Amino acid sequence: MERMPTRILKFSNPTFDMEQTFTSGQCFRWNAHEGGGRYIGVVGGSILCMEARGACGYEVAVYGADMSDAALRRYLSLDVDYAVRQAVLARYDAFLKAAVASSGGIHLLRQDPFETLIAFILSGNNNIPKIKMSLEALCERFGEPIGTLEGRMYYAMPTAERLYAAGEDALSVRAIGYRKKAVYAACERIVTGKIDLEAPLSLSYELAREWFKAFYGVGDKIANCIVLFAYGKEEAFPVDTWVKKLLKVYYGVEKDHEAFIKSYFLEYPGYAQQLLFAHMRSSDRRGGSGA
DNA sequence: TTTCAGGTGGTGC
DNA sequence: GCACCACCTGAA
Repeated sequence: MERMPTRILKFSNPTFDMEQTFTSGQCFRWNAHEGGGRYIGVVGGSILCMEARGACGYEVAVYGADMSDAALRRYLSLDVDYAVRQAVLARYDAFLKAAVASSGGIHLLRQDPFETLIAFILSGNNNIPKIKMSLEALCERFGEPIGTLEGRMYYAMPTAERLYAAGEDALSVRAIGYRKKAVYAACERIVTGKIDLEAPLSLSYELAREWFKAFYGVGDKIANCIVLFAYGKEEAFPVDTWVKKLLKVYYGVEKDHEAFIKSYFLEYPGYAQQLLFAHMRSSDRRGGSGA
């Protein structure tokens, strides 16, 4: 049975690239279909099916729960001026200039806080296919079914209450391993401690980052990812093994990463990090020198 | 078979 | 403070 979409949304945006954005590592519930010409993802209670239309236009079919045009624009940061960010960062140095050219189609998403918290707890000492595996398994087992699309059932992200009620042992989904403990601890803390995940919205970047580090299994790197990808705190510049590598190769920085970042990336640090990260990974795949 | 992967928390100094 | 190191597990 082929279902009718709840709504069709269209937008045109010269700085948004679907593939670059959904493969940038900030989200884990979008997947390529038909050789990358189409992406299907779950956002909240909706299944979104996105396809390019013309030069810089996209059409989004919404299934399941409705999604307003405003909600989609917020999720994709369509009203953020990335052209200005690109122009500013391209003037910094040759690496950022190249990164803007190769990966400038990335938009920072504004994702659900709880889903982002759990996804990045799963990301520790892990790789993207396995993160997606575990997250998807949690959704299939504990999330609300949204509907079937092209023969596949899609599930919403379960709530903290649901995961907490299931108990830690029940969270033993595929590839989760020892991260189960931290996932459960986060749910327990949120439910029993009545932790409000909206609270960091009104905190500064530094305070929001520390707020998340109070969760077991959330250190500096994961806290930075959460505040950047779910709260739009653009001062965040997550440092992982890839970023350490690029700071060394591009900038000759091997220690005191945080101090260098704070003194050098004065404008749009979060976006700069995403561009450099994507650029290094794409040069790496091409077997290039990285520059 | 071994090594590694978007790290973190615990331990020892 | 700071340098190690164990930790689940799937893929190469």
